[in-house]
Amino acid sequence: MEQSKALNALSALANGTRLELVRALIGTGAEGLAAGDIARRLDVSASRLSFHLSTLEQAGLITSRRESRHVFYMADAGVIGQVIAYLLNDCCCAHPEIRACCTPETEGSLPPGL
Amino acid sequence: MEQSKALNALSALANGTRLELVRALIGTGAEGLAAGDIARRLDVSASRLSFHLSTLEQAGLITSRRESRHVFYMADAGVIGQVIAYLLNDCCCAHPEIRACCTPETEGSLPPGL
DNA sequence: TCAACTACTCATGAAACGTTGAAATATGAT
DNA sequence: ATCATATTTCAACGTTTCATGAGTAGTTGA
Repeated sequence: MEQSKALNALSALANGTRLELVRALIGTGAEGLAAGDIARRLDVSASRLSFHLSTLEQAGLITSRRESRHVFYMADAGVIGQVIAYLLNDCCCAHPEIRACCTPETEGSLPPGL
Repeated sequence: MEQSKALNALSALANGTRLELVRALIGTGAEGLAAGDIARRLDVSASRLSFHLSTLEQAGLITSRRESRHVFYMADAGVIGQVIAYLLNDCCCAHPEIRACCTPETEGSLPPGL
C-alpha cells in the first residue's frame, strides 16, 4: 500500500461517525447493511450518512452493491488490514514494542521470540 | 484506549508530514531527534515543523525533552501500539482477515492457532 | 401514470486544517 | 550586555471538512 492511499484511509477513519460505520459494517460480513438500516441504527441523517459512506468508499475501506432499491454497504476487510499493516510495518518498522499490540488477548502467553 | 483518544491519534497520523515525522522518530529510539535536525532531514520550515510536532505531541504520539537549547522529540511506541490495537480489536473485532495483517513477514510460518 | 420509498446530490455556512513569514521567547557563547 | 542559535507563537490567508435541509433521481407496486 502506498503512502497516499494509507493517508486517505487514515483521514477517512479519523472521524467518529465513520469509525462507527466501519464497526457496524465489519460485523455484518459479506451481506452488508442497507443505507437505511445504517441510518436508523446509528441515528444519522440520510445526507450525512451518504457523505460519510462515500468518503469511506472513496478511501477503499468499504464497498457497495445495489439490490433493487436498496444499496448495501460492506467493509473491505482486506483493505482495512492493509492500512493497519502499513502503520505497523512501513511506519513503525515492525518496532517490537508496537508489534506487541497484535497479541493483546494472548499477552504474555507467547514465547519471547514471537 | 477510548475512542476520542484514538480519533485524535488517527487525525494526527492522517497527514504526510506527520507520518514522516513518526517514521523518522521511531527509528531513533529513546534518544530522539532535535527539532532542527528533523527540519533539515525532512526539509520542512521551522514553524511548520513546530506546528506538526505539537499536533503529534498533543495526540500523545510523541514526547519531548529540552536539553540546553535543543528540544529532542521521540516517538511513544506504547501509545502508537495502542492506536493500532484499538483499530484491530475495538473497531474490527479482531476480524480474522484483518488480524492477518499482523504476520506479514512470518506469513504461513506460524502454526494455525497463532 | 401516480404515489411511496430509498438513496443521493447540492448549496449554505460554520469550523478546522495547513502554510507562510514575521515576531517573540529561551538558551548559550563572546 | 550583546549577539547568535534554536524553537515556538502569532496572524493572515486559502483550502478542506462537516452538518443541515431542500431538492433530485431511481425503483417498486397500485
